[in-house]
Amino acid sequence: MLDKDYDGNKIEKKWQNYWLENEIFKFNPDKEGEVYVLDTPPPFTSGSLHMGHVMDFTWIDFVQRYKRMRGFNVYCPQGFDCHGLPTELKVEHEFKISKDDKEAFIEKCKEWTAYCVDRMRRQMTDIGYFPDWSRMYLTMKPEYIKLIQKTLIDFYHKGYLFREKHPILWCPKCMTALAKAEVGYEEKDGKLYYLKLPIEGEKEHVEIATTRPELMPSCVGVFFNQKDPRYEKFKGKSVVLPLFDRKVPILSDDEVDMSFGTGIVYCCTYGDEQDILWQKKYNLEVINSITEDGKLKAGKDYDGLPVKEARKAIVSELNDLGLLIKEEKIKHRVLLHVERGSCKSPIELLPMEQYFINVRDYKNNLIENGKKINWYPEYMYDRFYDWTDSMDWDWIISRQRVFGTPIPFWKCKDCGELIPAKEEWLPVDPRFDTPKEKCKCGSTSFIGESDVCDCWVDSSATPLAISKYNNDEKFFSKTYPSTIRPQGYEIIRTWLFYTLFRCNLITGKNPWNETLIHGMVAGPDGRKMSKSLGNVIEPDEPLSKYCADALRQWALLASKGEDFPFTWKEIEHGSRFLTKLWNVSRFIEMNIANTNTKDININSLTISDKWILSKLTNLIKLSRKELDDYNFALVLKEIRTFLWREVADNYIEIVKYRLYNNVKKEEAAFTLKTILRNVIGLISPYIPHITEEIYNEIFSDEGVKSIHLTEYPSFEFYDKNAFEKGEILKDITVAIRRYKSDLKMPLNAPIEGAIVYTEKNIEEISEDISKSMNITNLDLKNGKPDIDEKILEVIPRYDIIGPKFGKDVQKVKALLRDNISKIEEVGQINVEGFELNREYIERVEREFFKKGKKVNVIKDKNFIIEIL
RNA sequence: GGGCCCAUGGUCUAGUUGGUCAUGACGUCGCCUUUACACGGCGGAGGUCCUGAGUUCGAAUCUCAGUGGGCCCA
Repeated sequence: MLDKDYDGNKIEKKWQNYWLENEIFKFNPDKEGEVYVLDTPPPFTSGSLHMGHVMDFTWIDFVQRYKRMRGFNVYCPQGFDCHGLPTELKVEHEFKISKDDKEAFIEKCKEWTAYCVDRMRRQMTDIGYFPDWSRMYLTMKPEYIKLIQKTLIDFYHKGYLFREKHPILWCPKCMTALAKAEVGYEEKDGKLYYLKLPIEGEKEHVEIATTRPELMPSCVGVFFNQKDPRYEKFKGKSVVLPLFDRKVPILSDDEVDMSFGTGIVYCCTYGDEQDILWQKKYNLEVINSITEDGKLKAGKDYDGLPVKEARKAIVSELNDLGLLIKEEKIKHRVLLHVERGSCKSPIELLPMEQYFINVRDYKNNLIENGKKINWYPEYMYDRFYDWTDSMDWDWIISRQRVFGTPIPFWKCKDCGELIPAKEEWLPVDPRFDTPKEKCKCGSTSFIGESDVCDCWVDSSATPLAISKYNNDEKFFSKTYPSTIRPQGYEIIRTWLFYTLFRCNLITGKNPWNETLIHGMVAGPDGRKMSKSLGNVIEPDEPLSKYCADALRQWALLASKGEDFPFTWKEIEHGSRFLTKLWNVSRFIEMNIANTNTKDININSLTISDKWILSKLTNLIKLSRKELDDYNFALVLKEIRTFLWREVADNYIEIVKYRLYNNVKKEEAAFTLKTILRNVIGLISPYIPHITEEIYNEIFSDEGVKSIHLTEYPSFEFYDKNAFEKGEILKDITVAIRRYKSDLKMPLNAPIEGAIVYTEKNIEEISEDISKSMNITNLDLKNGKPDIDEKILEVIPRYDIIGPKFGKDVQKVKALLRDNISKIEEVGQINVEGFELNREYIERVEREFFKKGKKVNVIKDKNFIIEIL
């Protein structure tokens, strides 16, 4: 027997251990069934899960369990993204290990990462997420690094990967190159400086406006708009930079915004992306004056000054020379290092030699391939399209960090040749290893590449890694492409984009057939969950206060692609549902004990039995259909409503007298058992622990180890007559309850006598009504009671008369009301050329009188009840 | 400046192809301890479906414009 009280935490631990020990979710490639592969996000090894992860992995776990029950051979491996700046910072600052000792540093990073992986695995288990742990992958493992390096070398040989000096986005604080996806604009208060630049050989000045006067040593051109009549006179002349005493040409270009500042700007190495374009277009010099750690390198007294201080110093000196016209406070957008809660330092554009992968040439190709994927929800493709279409930079993959996938190249010390590793040498670490062959020039001295890969280079190969690309051909052909990529929309431009790009270049095929995108988790206040807003809730809190099955229901109530707030009331409600399910199960278990439910002929069931089973059939059909489109929330609500409102509140109340008094008890028991078995099956992917407990307690005779290995419910029985009569039965009982409530009577208070007037034959449900409503004498009569009625309104079936009568709808409505008694009597009449049919009536609102007084009458569209 | 999403009782939310007392949850008010459950049951109050215009017999739903919010990008 199930325990009297439901204790989520107690049963959940038990079943989690059971699933692990029995390897319930282990993938066997040789098993029958179409393979269903989930390419799941490898979280960064921060050491703890947040609510966003809970959303991620609950959705994934749902799909994983559901598809298995639908007969697929499910492959759901889970990995971890190990290389990241936070780990380096941790090891450097908390463990006090210097980056100079690279070997020791990397060792400690690995050790810390292993610890984090362990903790995160445990937290995933706590929420009931059960991938196939036997196939876990870590991006820091040699086999993963080997795969990454192999693809990079292939890219190099095919010409997709190159090393070049090129303007790049650089974070002076983290001292590393960044990809566009890692930076973003933020609105900041700043100053616009108006400066005078002397014209060569003249007494006149050019007046420019800039937010970055400290870049003056890098100035290589001065620009005005060629349509700007004010400055036509400067054409072909040059300015001489004050302080730095260098001649710079004055040029004109359409891109200059005439309304910004004075309408004249200067072009530096590099103030913004426009400067890069101009430098190329007009073949200007490249003069870098910013160091990698964000200091000035301009000669004179400014060397070594941080950018901000250099700005002050230069402005003050220009002021002394009388060349500062004014300073103006402005709001402008500053490019910052923003990826994953990074340092938020202003980034610099610096010319540097780095590794790139050509993206621009494949952009159209990518857009086309993106279209071939089934996007859930569909509009997420638009986000992908916008990002891809606006891509005008190549992907810079080198990062100046220590703990990462080494870039497998050396440079020959003598001839400068770039030497890629050979496939059979992999994995390599050029920081410690040397090439096993001489350079073409005969040299044996090399400089190993000390940079490592951007972490997206690691994670954009997950569909290849999980399908053992280049490692196990048979396994690969079986598991690539993945069936689905589930993820949040915030990483469409990174993880999704790079994976689609990379896997297509390597395999010529899309990495997945479908992608399922969820929104972001907001705090209880509806705002983005973030530490600075103080609205963060750690998953441990709802887990210990309630349980995993309650928390999972919350995550599965989110709509595809929509942001979703965390709210305690949802967890509370989910928890109450679990209690309800538990108590219903206990009730059923008690009442089917010692009752034969095996040899029941479905025809011997009562109307109410057939009614609830017909409803169950509808629910099963709806669930299968909607879940195939990943509409989790809709189905969860429907199942809850069915069990709670239809089964518990109505059906169980109606059959209690049969169970207690042995009236068609076996049929009732059979029906209850059928309902319970199917409901726990339907809902098991949502709340896997409680359903496993109930399954093993009540249905262990099926001989299957776990409900998650059973088939998704497919029970089918539908009886139209029973369905309609059951609805009337429900309506009558609800109506009588309302009547009792109105008169402030207890629900089980006896009613002396009642007459139900109806056109329908409801003889079969008479006993259900009288017994469940405690009516001593219940009469059924055909027709209408012998009392006066007043028609208040006739509500027509607009869906029928609308298309039929068009503009005459209101006229027909009036005719229906005026002729209602005749229509009810005859069924169909013709008035003023309009056909009036009983079928056109939705309901009639009436009031009843007896000897001029209102009487105790309950009215509904199918019946009238007179209480005696 | 561009793209996408959103706007529904006090709060949050459902509403596939337009069909007329607008779904549910939480809260609130009243009643009920009826042998699964008071972590329960029954019932009530509470809404200009952001604004305006249009299409239509009929609009929360479709179209246009506007207002306000969120995210992404420049």
